[in-house]
Amino acid sequence: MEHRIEQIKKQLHAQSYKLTPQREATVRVLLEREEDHLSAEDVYLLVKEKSPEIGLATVYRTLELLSELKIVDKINFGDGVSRYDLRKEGAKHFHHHLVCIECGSVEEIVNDLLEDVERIVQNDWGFEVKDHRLTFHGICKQCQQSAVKAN
Amino acid sequence: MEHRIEQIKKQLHAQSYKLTPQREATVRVLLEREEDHLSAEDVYLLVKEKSPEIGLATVYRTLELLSELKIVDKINFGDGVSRYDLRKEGAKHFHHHLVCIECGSVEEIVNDLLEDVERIVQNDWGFEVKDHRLTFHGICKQCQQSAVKAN
DNA sequence: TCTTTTAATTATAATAATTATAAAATAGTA
DNA sequence: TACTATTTTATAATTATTATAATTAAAAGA
Ligand SMILES: [Zn+2]
Ligand SMILES: [Zn+2]
Ligand SMILES: [Zn+2]
Ligand SMILES: [Zn+2]
Repeated sequence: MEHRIEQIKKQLHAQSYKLTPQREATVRVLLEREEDHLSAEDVYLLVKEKSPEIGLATVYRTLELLSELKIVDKINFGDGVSRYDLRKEGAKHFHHHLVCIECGSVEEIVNDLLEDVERIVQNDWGFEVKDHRLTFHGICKQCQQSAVKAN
Repeated sequence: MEHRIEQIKKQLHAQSYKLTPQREATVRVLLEREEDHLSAEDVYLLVKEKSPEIGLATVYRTLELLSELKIVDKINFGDGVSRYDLRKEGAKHFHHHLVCIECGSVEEIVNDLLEDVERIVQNDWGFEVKDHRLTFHGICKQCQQSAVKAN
């Protein structure tokens, strides 16, 4: 944890941004809930528990800044809110998501499954890929099992 | 065009929905601008040109309905608005997108590049894939060429 | 250390996108 | 035709996000 905070501090300083207490509190929440996919509001409420004086706009600005620095990825699962997802330590690409249309759960795939596809896009379409967003919608393992039992 | 309207009419009737004049006008706009990625507001303004009496909420409701019936796919490129994309005739999966981070252009890939990946997700993660969203962010061909010239 | 400059935050207001509500209109059906 | 359910309209409300001006905090210079 402290190690990753330090790392992020360096990334900020490299662009001459400061790691203010508010920013640090925000980053800590993201680290503590790394598996989750929090909205700005979610993050705000969690940060507020420890640092009640923080403002919502600051959380928005911090998340925006972290997005620009590629420390977090902004993603939208189609429910009208942007969610902020910490990039895995050392990962050079954004991970993929499995969204269950039954229970709403979100699972992550950290393996890069798109290497071949990106090569094709590069070669056949002449498009220089810098980043990607891949989300599968379907039925998660648990819901499949529940469906079997119900029959 | 008329052929596809008829087809959509049937799809609506199959679920006992009506193809009202407002809905038809909305579908026509989507058909006329099939290559584009229109927001609800965009669609509203275009429909209004021909049917000035239509309301914005009706457009929203129609697009929502068409989404449920999988006639259009709702997508978000991260700019805060939902965009509505007519599914290609006969396509059983949603096509992919190339979004240029320089000029903002959006190119479409109708080939299914995810067959292998979906098989892996199915087998290794036990997730039953029903739909997907795949967007690449990068530099389009035109912007690459402009960059070369500029040097 | 004191002062100046710049960056960041707060509190608040504004904007933009989307959804909800009630009344009126429309369409299908007995 | 009369009845019933669906859909639309006009409008208001809600929700997410961004902008503004005043204040605070941090860094840089004297
Ligand atoms: Zn994730
Ligand atoms: Zn599930
Ligand atoms: Zn471009
Ligand atoms: Zn498209």
